[in-house]
Amino acid sequence: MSIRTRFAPSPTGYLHIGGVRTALFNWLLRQRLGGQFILRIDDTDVERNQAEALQPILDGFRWLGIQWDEGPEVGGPYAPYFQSQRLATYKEAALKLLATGHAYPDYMTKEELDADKKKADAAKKPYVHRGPHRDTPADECVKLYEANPTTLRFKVPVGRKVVVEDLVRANCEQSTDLMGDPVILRANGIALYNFASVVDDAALKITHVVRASEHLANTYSQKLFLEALGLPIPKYAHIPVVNYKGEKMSKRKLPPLTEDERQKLRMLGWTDEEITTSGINIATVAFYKEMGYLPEAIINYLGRLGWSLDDKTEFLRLKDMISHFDMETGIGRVTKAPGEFDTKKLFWLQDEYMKLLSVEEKVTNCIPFLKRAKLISETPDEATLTLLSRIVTASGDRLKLFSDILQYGAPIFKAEPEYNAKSVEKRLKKPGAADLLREFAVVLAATESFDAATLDKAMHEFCAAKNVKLGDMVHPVRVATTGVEVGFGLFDTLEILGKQRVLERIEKALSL
RNA sequence: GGCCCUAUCGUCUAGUGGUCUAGGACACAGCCCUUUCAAGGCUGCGACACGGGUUCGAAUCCCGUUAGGGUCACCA
Repeated sequence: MSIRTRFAPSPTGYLHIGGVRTALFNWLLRQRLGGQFILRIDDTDVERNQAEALQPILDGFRWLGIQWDEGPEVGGPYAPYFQSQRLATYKEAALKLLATGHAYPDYMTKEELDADKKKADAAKKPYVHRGPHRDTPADECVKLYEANPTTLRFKVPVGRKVVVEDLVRANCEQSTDLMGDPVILRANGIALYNFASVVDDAALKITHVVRASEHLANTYSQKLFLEALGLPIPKYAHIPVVNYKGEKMSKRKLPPLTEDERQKLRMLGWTDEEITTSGINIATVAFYKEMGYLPEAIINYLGRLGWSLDDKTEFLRLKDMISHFDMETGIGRVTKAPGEFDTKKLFWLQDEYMKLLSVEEKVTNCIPFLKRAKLISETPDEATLTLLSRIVTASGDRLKLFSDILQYGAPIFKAEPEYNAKSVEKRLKKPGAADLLREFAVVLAATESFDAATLDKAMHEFCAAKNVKLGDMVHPVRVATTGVEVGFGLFDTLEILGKQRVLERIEKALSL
């Protein structure tokens, strides 16, 4: 069996995380069953589209490893894949419906429409639009339209039920008496999404339309279009929307970035203005890329949101998902209710995937972040890379996002530590702390081999001799050498810093 | 508001009439380990929305109620 699925984003300037999930299910089905996954750009609303708004979407998919068989930049046998370049096709289809009596010109003005709606509202009746020329014979409609082109509406047949067979939610039906005649062609001759979409699905020979359930209500009229056009009806699968705080996750109503996240973005070279105007947030793929998430973690999380393999599998790589994602165990097991987007669970998966990486892999992924933060040069030398490798090793499981390297690497890559005022107050200004630190510096200066094990032993002995708790030394030394209270193992830190820098920093800290 | 869809722990889910005193995971809480932060180990908390049927038996089937979501554009 060979299938053709598609994802049809609008060029909005960013790739939405919910859209990725929809695309993923389309893509998985195609990978499992064979065929093509098509990327089609729905840009019929010329006023809202900008040319550069597509690139982030393409970049996002590439980063996530979701490749398309046909579409922008790769082309394909049904090109072009931009709806703005296929306008003539839609108009032709609309005119065909006009000629066959399935559509009619509608000269009602917006004001008249609004008035009718208001009247229906007042009467507490549903507004179902039926234009004056609904029953005008087809040939007259054509003449009217040719003489005076205007909006074209589809003539919804009355007294019928439209049944949509859905792969996720079985049969869904709607009475045509509740469906107003939808506009299929604007007065300017450009088709509306709802109409263009089915014309294209047919033209691109799409066999399975997998999309978010917000499109279910559109499907009834779309099925009517296809019937009137004499085109085949694809299989539909309406997957539940992704919710956030109980509502469809959209660019609005999302939490602001945390101060920690903003700080990371600043270190990566973002200005506050860019952070605000870019609209980067947890609904955008760009956010996860900037924070240094692993594509695998995002894919795994999204795949398990609204779908499960069995009663215990949480961990699924792309290849595992593909092997299980057929009609029955794949799309057939997708849940029907909306799913809440859980950033905590995504983060947990991220951690799990991070643990699987070797030090070398982590280093490779951390380098771009350090370069952008100017903590290392564009062409780091061998010594820098070795140092980075030691930092990554010492950081271990603490490195959950690649951007975390900024936090762990800064105290070491920067010439001077940035002393946190609170930490200095708490750990260095404590009575007796300075004296102990001064004495311990002497011990350090005398230490022959400056490695973690030796330093560990030295500090333990020092504490025993002075009759103080280990913590009474660890904290001041950490703050003195790194400026902050949080970091990976202290003795690893000292070893990586080296004797000279450690002593210099302690001296500097004592002068604060 | 009309229409459509949906309804198992806070969240993601398993469950398709008896194997369910409902399983797993995240989150959360406590304890242990520990130089901070992580990680790890152990323990705990916690759900079949409600009401009627059908049935020997219902989380599972039917009906109603309630709640949530989606949609009602010359947006996509």
